[in-house]
Amino acid sequence: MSTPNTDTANNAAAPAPSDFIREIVAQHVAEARYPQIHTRFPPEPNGYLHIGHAKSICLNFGIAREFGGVCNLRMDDTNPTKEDIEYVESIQADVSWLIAGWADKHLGLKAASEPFFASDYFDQIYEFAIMLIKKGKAFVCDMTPDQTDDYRRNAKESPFRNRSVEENLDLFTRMKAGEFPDGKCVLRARIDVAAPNIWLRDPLLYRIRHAEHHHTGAKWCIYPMYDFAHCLSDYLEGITHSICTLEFEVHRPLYDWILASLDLPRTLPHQYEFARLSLSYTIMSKRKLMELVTEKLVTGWDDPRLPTISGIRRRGVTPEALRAFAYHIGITKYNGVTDVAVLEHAIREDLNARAQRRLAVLRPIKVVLTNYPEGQTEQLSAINNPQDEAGGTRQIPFTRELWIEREDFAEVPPPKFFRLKPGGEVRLKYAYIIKCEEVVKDAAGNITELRCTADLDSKTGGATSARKVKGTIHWASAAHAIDAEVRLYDRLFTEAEPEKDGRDFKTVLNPHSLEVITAKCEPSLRDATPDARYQFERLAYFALDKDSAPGKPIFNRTITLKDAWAKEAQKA
RNA sequence: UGCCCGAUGGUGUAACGGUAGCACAGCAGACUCUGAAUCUGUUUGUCAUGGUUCAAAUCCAUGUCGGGCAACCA
Repeated sequence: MSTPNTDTANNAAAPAPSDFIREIVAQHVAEARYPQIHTRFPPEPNGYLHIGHAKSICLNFGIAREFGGVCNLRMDDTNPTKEDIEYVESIQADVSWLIAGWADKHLGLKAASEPFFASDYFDQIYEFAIMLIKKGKAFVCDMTPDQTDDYRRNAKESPFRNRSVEENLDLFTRMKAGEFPDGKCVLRARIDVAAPNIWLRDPLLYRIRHAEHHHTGAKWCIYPMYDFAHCLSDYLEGITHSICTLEFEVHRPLYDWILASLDLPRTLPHQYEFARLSLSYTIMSKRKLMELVTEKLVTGWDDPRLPTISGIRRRGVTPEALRAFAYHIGITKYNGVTDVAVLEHAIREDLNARAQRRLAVLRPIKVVLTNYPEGQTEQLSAINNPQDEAGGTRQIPFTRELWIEREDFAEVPPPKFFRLKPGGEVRLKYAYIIKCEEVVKDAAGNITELRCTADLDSKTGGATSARKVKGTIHWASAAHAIDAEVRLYDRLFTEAEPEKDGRDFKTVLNPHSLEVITAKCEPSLRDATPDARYQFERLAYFALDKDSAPGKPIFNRTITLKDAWAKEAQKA
């Protein structure tokens, strides 16, 4: 079984998530309001998806999955100047990675592996605009952006508001034909310039943009605004529940007005809003993430320190862990900051169940067992995963000269130090109990080697193997260990709220967010695979990085193990 | 300033007029050939003031605080 039973997001027996939106949907299902529940996930392809999008994906696809519905993946691509095909492709990859084996049966696509595009509806949206004009509900306005702004602020009618239908039709047609330069005029809804809600004060529907579009090419020089395109795209796709974040709450009356004004024959979609995700020690704005990427403060959109889905994936987090996280944080209308510890817990819980245990020494110090025969190699049996009885065992070579972790030895041990110290004993995992007899130093006083003796009967399974020693440490045979590059990642920011009180997030970047070292690993790690997850015992979880080459493994530290000793040591 | 939304332990969330619960974090202990995992115990909470009611976290009013919107972005 590769699916751990701790995966609440994946476990059919686990209680289904419940929140105010799902309650509404359940109510609609109970009263059979719609033939089928239909949601959508509509990212704009102007950047990479991040963990906040993951929350939305889990919500929208989760609802489709739980209520036997469909969730469309739709590119909300109405602004050609900011969007790019690179983002379309990354979004597709991230979504399919996150929902694979979970909700992929509920993914609505235009065609095989083809997502929906709002830009595919430009013809229809244009026709809807014509309809609005004919109903006297839209007009072409020639005011400048500044004027428009001023008039809307002061609830004044545009001087062009009462143009005739014929004139509006003519002007709008010529806008489409490319007769006007960018900014010359716009199409506006004719609603109520004095409405308390700004979005009802004759909002813009179309603007002129002589720009190549990544999906429609040079076909258009006018593009619909979000508010006009989004509700109509939802309608055209038969969406029933259009779920978005809180900042669109004030747009809802406009969403409803447009659909109602068109006298559309089919059932109309409705918009529901929830709070976007904020995570401590993290920034979530696409614009700011892009800043980190373009200024090379990180290595790319998939830098494992970033909260992007691709970064999280590269770091070694599984989709199950991300879904479990989304399940645990819930859905509300309250704008809070989720403790990143909740994410970390979800990751550890998932990895604990699935990771292969391995012995690797990150910061080595040499140990020589003076009473162990030179040239002898023993193969010792080690358990692959104590959480999984079917995980089996492997062999690890043991010899007279070993590497142990520098942190596992203290010449002057602090209180409650259970590890190796002069004259003290410690167990080498799966091997012998050893005793430190001598500390060898170089001229500068640095420790270069520990000379120890082994209790040769204390091997796991041996005569004195039941002897109790307080500490057990990991190790690697010096003659057999393989070198591996290990990338130790830490939080990107030193402050829980990087932008608190308007501070520039780049002033609180963690200078130690990445440390690259060479580790001494047990030889089986030579055969590490990209899909596997590893726990270097007593240290952390790791996954193979895509930069690895045959014979040159590179491991990313996904997350450390909890470390009670680090806390204890800090108290001193 | 106008309009909209929100407020439950440190953090996130549940309780749908009837015993304030869960998770994470914290603390203490047990166990341990991973100071992990697991197990046990435990600290901490309904923004304020009125009102309705036998009974209010829940309904109403006012206030306070927080967030959002006021782009030819989404």
